[in-house]
Amino acid sequence: MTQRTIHWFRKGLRLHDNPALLAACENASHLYPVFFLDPHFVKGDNYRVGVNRWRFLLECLRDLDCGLRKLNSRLYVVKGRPQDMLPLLFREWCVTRLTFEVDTEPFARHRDREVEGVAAAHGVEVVTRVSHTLFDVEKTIAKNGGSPPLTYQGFQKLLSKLGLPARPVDTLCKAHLQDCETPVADDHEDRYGVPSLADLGKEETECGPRLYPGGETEAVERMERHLKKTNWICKFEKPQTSPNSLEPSTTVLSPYLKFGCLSARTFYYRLLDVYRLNKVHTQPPVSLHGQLLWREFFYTAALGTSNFDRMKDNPVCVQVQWDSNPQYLAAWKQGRTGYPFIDAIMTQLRQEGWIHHLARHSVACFLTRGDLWLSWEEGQKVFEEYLLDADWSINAGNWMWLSASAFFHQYFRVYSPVAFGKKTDKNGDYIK
DNA sequence: CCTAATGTTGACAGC
DNA sequence: CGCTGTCAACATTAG
Repeated sequence: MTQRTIHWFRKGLRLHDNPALLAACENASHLYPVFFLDPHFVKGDNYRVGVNRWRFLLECLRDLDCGLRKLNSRLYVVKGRPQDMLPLLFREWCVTRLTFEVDTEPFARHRDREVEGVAAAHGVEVVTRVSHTLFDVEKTIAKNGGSPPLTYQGFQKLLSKLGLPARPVDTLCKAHLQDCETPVADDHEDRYGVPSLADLGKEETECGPRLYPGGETEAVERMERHLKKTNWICKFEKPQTSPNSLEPSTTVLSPYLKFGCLSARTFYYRLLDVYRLNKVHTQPPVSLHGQLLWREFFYTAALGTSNFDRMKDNPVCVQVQWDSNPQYLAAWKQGRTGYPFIDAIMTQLRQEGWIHHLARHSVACFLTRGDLWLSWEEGQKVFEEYLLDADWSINAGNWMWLSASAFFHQYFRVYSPVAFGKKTDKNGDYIK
């Protein structure tokens, strides 16, 4: 028991199925769970995070802190870039090991390379584990000869060679920490407490209704609630769910999967249990397993494609002369297009932070190839700001899909901004 | 080199 | 209500 370990939470804001966190406890004399509030996200000029998203993240952190308290530990929330702050913590706590979950996004990869350099300079061992995705995305791409599949069928064929995802690991519990100290200072709350929205300079009053509280506790409860509906699980077909029902017609587990409050592997295996008991069930791409595979599909495509979040220098993206029209863009963003279905969706997005997948299709098609002929990159930024589940790879991938820039090319299949909504809401209740 | 088939979930008329 | 063909003809890939 000689290792003095920092476990760095980034995504993966959970105690269940968190292999890097378990690795942090192995042979550890001391464990310090840390989250950095990176000014890149707090103040970022070219990176907008809406207030609903901030609230969701802070709730995730509070829930994580709560879970750690039950294990006689606390979450250390540190303000500053990890590259700058880790050396101070390494010295203060005499750290010998740093653990964290693998993150495949370009921003994270660049940051983590710098952090590895910082750790090496301080003689700190770095231990990483894959648990955000079902598979090790780098290995998936390697298995396909170095480039990612660009069709879902191709992706499924590739996955069939990989077998099942790795099973989830044990939830962190007191047994993992029995010989490990989890120091908490008297002034912990002041120095390292989870901040409030006001602490971050955000206005609580700007938040919408709290329909989807953040955190692992809420994530697991939400999953369990849906898993009980075995018939619903087995018959689930995404295209048959409604984009404009008054209550969500799908699980709304996406915000929790994005932050890693819920492990994709845990959800995958819990679904598999239900499927095995019922024998007859829907299949990918439309099934719930299929939805997790879509997530994996876009994570894989994003890691294997340069400049995945823009048109320029993106090898999979069709080059289009999009218009530039700030008035149209503002009207779309603010729900003032004059098309009630489109405007209702954009209003729900800004107020509630979640809209149905097909509602995203509708407004994305409208903004790009369908009606306004504006760049999908503009839409991507708006979703990034407002969606609680805004997930870099999936957001970029779906915007290219809907604008017929990549993956999907039948640009003449256009969603009607009037007729499409009518199919599932004849009275216009959603709009009203 | 060419052709034909293929691609998660369009709208609409007509049967 | 559910199915089929048409609309017009994309990018990509298998053969």
